[in-house]
Amino acid sequence: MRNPTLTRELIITKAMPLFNTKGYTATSLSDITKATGITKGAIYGNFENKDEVALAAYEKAVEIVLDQLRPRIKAQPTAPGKLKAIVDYYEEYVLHPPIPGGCPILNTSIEADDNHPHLRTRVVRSITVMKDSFRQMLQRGIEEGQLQKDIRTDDWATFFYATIEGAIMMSRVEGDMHSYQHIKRMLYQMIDSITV
Amino acid sequence: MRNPTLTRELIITKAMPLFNTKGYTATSLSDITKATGITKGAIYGNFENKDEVALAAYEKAVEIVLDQLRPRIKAQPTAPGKLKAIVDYYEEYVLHPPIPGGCPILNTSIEADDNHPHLRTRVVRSITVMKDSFRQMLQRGIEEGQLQKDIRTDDWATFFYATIEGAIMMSRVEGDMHSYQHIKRMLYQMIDSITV
DNA sequence: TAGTTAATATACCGATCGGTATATTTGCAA
DNA sequence: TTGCAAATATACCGATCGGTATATTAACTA
Repeated sequence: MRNPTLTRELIITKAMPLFNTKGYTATSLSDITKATGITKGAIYGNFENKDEVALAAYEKAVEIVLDQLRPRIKAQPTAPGKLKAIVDYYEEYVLHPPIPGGCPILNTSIEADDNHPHLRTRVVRSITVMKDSFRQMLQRGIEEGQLQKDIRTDDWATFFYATIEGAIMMSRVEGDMHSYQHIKRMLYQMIDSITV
Repeated sequence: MRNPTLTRELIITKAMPLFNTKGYTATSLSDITKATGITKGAIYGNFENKDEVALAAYEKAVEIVLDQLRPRIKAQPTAPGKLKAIVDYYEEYVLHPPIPGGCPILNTSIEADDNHPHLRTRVVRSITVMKDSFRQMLQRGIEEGQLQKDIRTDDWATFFYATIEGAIMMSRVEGDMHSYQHIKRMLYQMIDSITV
């Protein structure tokens, strides 16, 4: 290969699903060499250490999710439609996630919160990005007369995201979609209840 | 010591916070021997393997949480009061959890879903217990005329628990209570909205 | 109090961990 | 075509992993 950019890309791409399914600690360098067909020398030629690989893989994973989510949001003209599109996206997401292992933000959050400050910082940033984008979506919905004026957009955005992540956790561990369906019905109803 | 029951208890008690903060894979037997002051011989004399210790620690952790939660629910006479008591309990819980590391159900769920079938089974059971108890609580609230008749108790219970777990995840990784406060406000409002 | 047995401690196993030092190979420039 | 530098492979490091076999110790019985 002899193309450091491609090599880097390969390592990130192959390591990403490993970190997302097994977690940071449980994913070993030999897991990565097996998955990539590349040796430890190449990994340490392109990354400082395992931590750097994990960080890059995390960023890539979040980017992939956002790249899938954004067009679906844009496709909906109104705020209520956008919110429902998000609920729908994560519905398929649970059993058919773009990255094996489920939501990287959720997974990394749990493993990083007490033990991996670098990863933790990235996760917090991702969550902020998600909440902010939801909040803006709600705000615009109000300004455009699609949503009721009296809703607290920051409360709503935070709540909305927390509920979806909780739903993902629950349905993934249960291995079926029943819980997600219950929660989806609740969220749809709530969205309708603030729709003008 | 020479009391196998106490030894077992000691191992579980000391291993529990380790598993809950570091996770199953990242917690080593030497972590446990250090924490207990007990040797590997004693651990393997009382448990089949590391997995058995983790399972016992998980069960203990969930039991501790339930033992704290139950009296607070009972202390409230009505369903809306009980629901708010749960929200309040998990509020203190986030930064001052009875077991270091946060919610064992949430933590174990994320680590176990793809990789540890035994733990996964226990987690699913715990979640079922939680949802069922919430559902019964809502049902009784309806029967006693405290809650509106038309709510879907299974939707509500599932949703309620998912939101709280999502809120815990978020606030713990962020390291402050802002997100939880937002979500608490939303949940209170929702509880009020179904209260007769 | 001696002997027995169960509980715990110690010592060791091969495998694997993250990381590094060095050897080899590849692609490019001259 | 040769020589050089960058990229990758190989070989090795000490530490630690989960687990086991054996030695020691403590408690109880006779």
